Amino acid sequence: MAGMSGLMVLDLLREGPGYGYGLRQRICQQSHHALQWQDGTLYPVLRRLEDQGLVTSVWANPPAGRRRRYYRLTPRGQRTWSAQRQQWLRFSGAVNAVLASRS
Amino acid sequence: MAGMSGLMVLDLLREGPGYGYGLRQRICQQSHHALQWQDGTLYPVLRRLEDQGLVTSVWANPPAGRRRRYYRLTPRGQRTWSAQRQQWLRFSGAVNAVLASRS
DNA sequence: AGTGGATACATAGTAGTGCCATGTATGATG
DNA sequence: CATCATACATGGCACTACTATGTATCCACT
Repeated sequence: MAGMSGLMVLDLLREGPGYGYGLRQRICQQSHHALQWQDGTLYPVLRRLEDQGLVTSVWANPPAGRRRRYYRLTPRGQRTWSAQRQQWLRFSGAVNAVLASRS
Repeated sequence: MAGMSGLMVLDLLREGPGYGYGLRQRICQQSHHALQWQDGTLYPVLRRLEDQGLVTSVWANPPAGRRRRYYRLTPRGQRTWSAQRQQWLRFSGAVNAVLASRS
């Protein structure tokens, strides 16, 4: 059941490349502020995903503005996303089934 | 987001006292075999819950049959169950909201 | 010019959880 | 009497979430 942060990050990256700070904000927004990660929370996750070959990253050096490290989903990340998503749906469904057994 | 096993055990114990082996089977059944814990998985959970004062346990020495350790919910366990349940609903809802943002 | 706040990335360390392997013992069934 | 299901227990590993901490840059305002 582990790796929820990873799954959500993979999911966000399906839309296209993204960088740490932005991903964190999008998760906060899309969860309607139910998930409020600290600043430092996300980077270990991204590091882990890259170590596992699920994402790749490149530095972006824009002419103006802060430099950012953009992460992109790999084909393997795609497959992992699909598997973990299904796993999450099954797991959360199972938990809800247990909880629902007692109204 | 941690403590899912604990929450489910607390939930089962709301119906009344229960013992390890039986709880494990009920979780397996009520989750429609999606959650299949190993034999040894549950006892550390029960131990932890007891350390935290959420359950109490007594040995049952029946005239016939195996002896069992029955666990019972404490008032504090009640409150914790309520809080963790709500937390789970919020969390799983938030995750689903994030995942649903990309169909 | 300078102060503060938001942006942006990074690492180290800790505590907690889930899970497996392993061990022990008893009751039931054939 | 052998085998299987029942039943409890412990130790340990691996992994994850989270926090604290650090560094640096950009922007807005005064």
